[in-house]
Amino acid sequence: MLLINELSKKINISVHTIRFYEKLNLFQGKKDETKKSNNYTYYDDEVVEKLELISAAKSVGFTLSEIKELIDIWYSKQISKEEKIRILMQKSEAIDEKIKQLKQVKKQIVAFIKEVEEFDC
Amino acid sequence: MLLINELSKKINISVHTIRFYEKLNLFQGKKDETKKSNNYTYYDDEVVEKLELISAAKSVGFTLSEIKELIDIWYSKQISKEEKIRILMQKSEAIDEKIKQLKQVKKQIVAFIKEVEEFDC
DNA sequence: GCAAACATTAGACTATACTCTACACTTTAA
DNA sequence: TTAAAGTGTAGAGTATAGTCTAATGTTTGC
Repeated sequence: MLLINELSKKINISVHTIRFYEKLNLFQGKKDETKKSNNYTYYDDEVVEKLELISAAKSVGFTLSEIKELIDIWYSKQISKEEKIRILMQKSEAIDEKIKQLKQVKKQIVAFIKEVEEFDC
Repeated sequence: MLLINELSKKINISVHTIRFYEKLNLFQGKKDETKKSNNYTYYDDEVVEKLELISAAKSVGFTLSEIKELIDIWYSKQISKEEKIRILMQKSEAIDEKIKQLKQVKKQIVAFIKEVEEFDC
């Protein structure tokens, strides 16, 4: 169980940003009920996992609300099996589309590198 | 050569957004010098190509300023061969990193779909 | 036992990327 | 010939995702 500062260092996301995400209910830290002198929040491995998913998904263009939808399904017990699979399939297709687009952009860049190397001398 | 409304329909980006991108110098339309009654702007195939690159790159998490950097190199005659290659290589590596992260996220989702299918019944 | 480092809350501020409104002028189709 | 649709400029407004400050309280190490 980590305090926010330790969590921040571990995953390389600022304390401010972690708090911002927590307010959006992307995850929830836990209070230590046995301690009464403070109300510091502790974060477990599930939070670390979620934040790593958030980082990865964000860097490839998913919005926080799309990520929230995914996380909510991931951990929800209220949603039917069929609904879960439906939304997960959608996300999976969105990823395939993104990979396709990335490969397209990369192809263009690689072709352009070759062009620059061969001519322009 | 297309007017802005035709361009908008062709590439499925709003007229407002096209104007916004044009102001950021992501591309430039051309005025018809022979016409004096109006100063409508016309857009050629190069603009269409650039807008398609912008769409693809944006959907995979590149910012407009990163995309601008790429386009500027693509079409600039002021930048040295070495500098062009250096920046293009950087972009190419950024894309590889994004593909890696997408595959990671997808792997997690696929594993989770299997899990939902097998249990939770 | 006290300074430095850390935690909490609330709210203000910023950057990016649109998105919309207003107003004046032009083109087009009935 | 006139109404609808399109074009131009300028500037205001909005959504998303942070980022920072201030004020107050807590913990830790010398």
